[in-house]
Order: sequence, then structure tokens, then C-alpha cells
Amino acid sequence: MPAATGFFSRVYQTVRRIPRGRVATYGQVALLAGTPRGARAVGWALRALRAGTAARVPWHRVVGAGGRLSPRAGGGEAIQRARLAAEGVTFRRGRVDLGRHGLR
DNA sequence: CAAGTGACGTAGA
DNA sequence: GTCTACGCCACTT
Repeated sequence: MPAATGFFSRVYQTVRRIPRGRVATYGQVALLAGTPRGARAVGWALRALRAGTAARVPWHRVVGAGGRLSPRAGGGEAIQRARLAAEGVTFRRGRVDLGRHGLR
């Protein structure tokens, strides 16, 4: 099992402080985590969560650029969309309305 | 140490 | 607006 390095922990902490009903993009999380161009690395960290990490992180609040959901395996996209909708996040034609819920 | 992989981002067609 | 190509980072083998 991959040990959560400082980078991963940083990403988790960043995602965890995202308020309910609001979403952040991978690039935004990467920037706050300390890696402006590490959007991909952020996805790696969140992917590790689903693998078995016990850290409860609202990964569903992390979306791609423009509020787009990533087409990851398992069809979790629908789960993420449903969870966000349950928190009051509005969608527009499949994209999260970052203008209303984006971290800005 | 080098190569491969992946829940991304931006730019170009 | 959509798709494709390249670059970015970190982790695994």
C-alpha cells in the first residue's frame, strides 16, 4: 500500500477544507497544495483514496477545469454528480456551475 | 536510475 | 463547441 507522502496529505487537507456546496478544480487544488502544475498529481492522490485509504476526503467536490467531471472508471462520475447535487450544487448541461460554486 | 501510468491543463486544429 | 497532441507532476515497477 502506498504510504501517503506529504504531498498527498497536503492534497487531502486542501480538498477537505472545501466547504459543502462548493467545488474546486484539480488545478486549483494543486495550486493550494503547493504544486501549480500538479493537477495530474492531485488526481493521483484522490485515486489513492478510492484504492483503500481511510482518509475521508470529499473527492466528489473536486472537478476538472470548467467544472467538468472526469470520465474515470466505474462510472463514479454519476456518483459525484449525484453527491454534488445533494449538496446543492447546480449543474449546467453536465458541467458544474463554477461561477456559483467555484472557489474563485 | 529509467520507463510507464493516470480521476489534468492548455493550446491548436 | 469538439477532438487531438503535448507538457506538467508524483507514484509504481
